[in-house]
This record gives sequence, structure tokens and C-alpha cells, in this order.
Amino acid sequence: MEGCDTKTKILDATERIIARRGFDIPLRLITGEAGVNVAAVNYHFQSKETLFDAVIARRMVPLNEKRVRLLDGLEAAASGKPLPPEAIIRAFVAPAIEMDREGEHIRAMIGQTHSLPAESMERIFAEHIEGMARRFTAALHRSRPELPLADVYWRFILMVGGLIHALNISPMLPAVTDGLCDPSEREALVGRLVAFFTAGFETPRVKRRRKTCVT
Amino acid sequence: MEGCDTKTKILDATERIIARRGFDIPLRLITGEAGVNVAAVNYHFQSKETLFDAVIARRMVPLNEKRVRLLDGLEAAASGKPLPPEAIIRAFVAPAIEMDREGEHIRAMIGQTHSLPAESMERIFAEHIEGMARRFTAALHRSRPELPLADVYWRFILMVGGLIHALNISPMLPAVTDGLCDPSEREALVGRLVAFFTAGFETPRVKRRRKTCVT
DNA sequence: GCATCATTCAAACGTTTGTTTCAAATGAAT
DNA sequence: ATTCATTTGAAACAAACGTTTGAATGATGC
Repeated sequence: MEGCDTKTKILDATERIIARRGFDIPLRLITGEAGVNVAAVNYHFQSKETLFDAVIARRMVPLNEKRVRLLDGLEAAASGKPLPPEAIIRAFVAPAIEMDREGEHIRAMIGQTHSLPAESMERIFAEHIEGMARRFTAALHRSRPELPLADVYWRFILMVGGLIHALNISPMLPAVTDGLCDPSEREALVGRLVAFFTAGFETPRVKRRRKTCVT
Repeated sequence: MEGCDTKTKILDATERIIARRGFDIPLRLITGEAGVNVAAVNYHFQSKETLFDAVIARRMVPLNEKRVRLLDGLEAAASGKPLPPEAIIRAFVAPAIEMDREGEHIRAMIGQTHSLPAESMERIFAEHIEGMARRFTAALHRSRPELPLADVYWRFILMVGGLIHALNISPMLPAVTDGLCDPSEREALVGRLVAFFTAGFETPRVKRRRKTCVT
């Protein structure tokens, strides 16, 4: 039968373990936590790699669909006019932060995914990220046409990095911030990120410094 | 004899491979690239884990020393007065970008280090990052005393994330940006990051939104 | 020349890895 | 009840892993 729950038990366990240990984990740790036989992985998914692909796709596809859907909505409502950067940035940030209503491990797993080494990342980028990213960089470019495209790209990269790190750092937050920062206050967190990124994106093009040596 | 070059051959090869493949790599790949025997790793370093510690420390210690030294200099010159955020942020960002005059793999390795799973990261944070981070968050807090400490922490985290991602993405940059962004233009890159982060840090404290649902 | 030390190397060690095998269990259809 | 395809599970697989061993090598001081 399709949709048997051994499959989802494996997906759930994998996701949870990746969230806190990354992708360098033995299969037997996963099947142990899932309470299934080791062979079940190769039966339901063909290999460990395919399993990881499935784990990533299960969250990445709806996440980026939601981002693009929000951007579609904004652009439809604006009927041709460029959007305010803040709205674009919110459409990019909010879905990632508000992702996991049933626990924080989905966020951490997405964060781990973005931190994969280049070789694995290139496939994930092409399959899940590139299309969405081009939509957003295009919208951002339209919202500030005087900003050179290279700056738009760089600033988008900095946003992505900040977001990833915010997703990734959740488990360490109390230690790092003396308990002052609470990653479970999603709405406030979205506000913080959007404010920071928007200000960063709206800052004037950086002019050449005359003499910079900081040594 | 101390300082024999098998040791540094191993360190160099490890660094290079971590830069492009992350930390999930077999020892024999390292010793192969280094042109030394597998046993040399356990002879010169006690274990694979200790080798990784040494690789990380070799770059992380001087990096964070330089950051703190720059901050010391700024604070000494300001004689008690709070510093402008831009100067603090530049002292944090520039040493990381300008790190590797002999190739880009040092940057990428530092980026990979920051992307380690929580368990490994906690040790590295306590050993290499915490002290430096507290100096910088304190300076940032002094530079904008009206900003709640939680915001200072969050914004510092977003800077760290953006910087890491800028370090990490180097190999993929051409594909992502159609060749428009060149990570080897170090000085310009520092300027971009400092401008973005400074604007983000200087934005007013985020006020509560009345009704936020972005669905 | 000889003893002493650090270093290198090929080989082997015992585990752990992802994957496969095949028999047993399960469940729906006839 | 019997058939048949699907799913499970214990065991085994070869390959790869980090580490250890012990002999060979090379340099240094006497």
C-alpha cells in the first residue's frame, strides 16, 4: 500500500536527527529512533542518499512554494508597480520562521540543509532554490532599479545567510544570549529579521573607500 | 624534531579538503592529498578529532585575536566614548574576509566550521568564539544603549550568519549570480558587508505589528 | 661505529558503514 | 482457504572506516 507509515516514521526520525546532528549520521541511528528495521530504508527509499533527498524535499518544496505564492500575491496586488522591499523580504523570511508548528526541528533541519558542502548543495540549489531565488532577486531589483544587480545579489546572499543562521542557532541560543533571545517567539523573530534585512537592503550603494587598510 | 613539515602538509591538505567538502571526509583522502602515510595522522595528532581541532584553531585563533586587537585599538583611541557601529562591524568583518592571501580555501574552511552541527559547535564556540563575541556585543550595546540587549544579540547573530554565508558561498557564486559577484575582490566585499550590516544594526528597534498574518 | 631517538611506512586490526538476502509475516482478492 | 503481492526482520555482506602495530629508516650525539 502507498503511504504506509513506516515510510513517514523513517522520514520523521531522519528529520529530527538531522536537525540536531547534521547529515553525517549512521542509518542505524535513524532506524533505531524510528523503531524500524535497517532494511526498511533501502526498501522504501532506494538508498541513504535518496532518503535524504526525500527528507529535504518534503519541507523544502512547500516552503518555497509558499514563498513564491506570497510573492505572486504581492505582485498581483501591485499590478505592475514595484513592491516595497520590506514586503518582498517578509515574503521570503516569514514562511521559513513560521514553518514548524509542531516543533522546532523542521527549522533546524532546513538550516542544516543550507549548510551542506558545496557538492551536495549544488544539486539542492538547482532543484529547490534557484527558481525561487531568481523570483525574489528579480523583485528586489525591480524595487530598487538604481541599485546594481551585483549589490542585489550580494545583499540577497547576506539575507539568506542571516536567515539560515537564525534557523540553525536555535539550540544554542540560550547559552549564547544568556537566555535573552527566545527563538520560539516566531512573530517577533520575523519582525526582527525583516527590519534588519530591509534596512540593510535599502542602504545606499556602497561607495569606494579611499584607503581602507584596517591592520 | 618539532615543526617537521609532515605535520603542516597534513594541516594544509585537511584545510583544503574541508573547505570544499566539509568535515565528513575519510582520513585516507587527506593523507592521499598530503602525500603522507595514514598512520602519520595518529602519530602527529592523536586522532582525527584532534586533527580537526588543530586545523580549526590554526586559523580561528589568529582571526579572533586580530578582531579583538582591532577593537582594542578602536576603544583605546575613543577613550571611553562609545564607538560608531560601522567601525565595530568593520573590525569584526574585515579580518575574516581578508584572511587568506594565499588562496580562498581558508575562508571556506572557516565558513564550514561555523556550519558544524550543534554538538561540535558548542565546544568551538566556548573555546574560540564566546570571548570575542562578548567583546563585540558589549561594544555594540555601548554604541547604541537605547537598543535592548536582545536586539543587539539578534542583530549580531544575523551579521555572523551573513558573514558565514558569504564565506561559504564562494565556490558557488558564479553559478548563483551569473558571474556578477566576485568573491576575490576582498576590499569591495568588506565594504558591501559592512554597509549592509551597519544599516541593519542601526535601524530602529522593531515595533510590534498590529496584525501580521502573511498567509 | 654505535646507541638513541624521532619519524615513516606497509600491513593488519577490529568496528562500523550502507546494502543485500531470503525467509517469515501480513493483508487483500479470489 | 488459497493465492499472490507487499512489507517486515534477522542475519550476513563486502567495503570503508579510524586506529594500532612493528619493523625499517634517518638523523643526532657520543
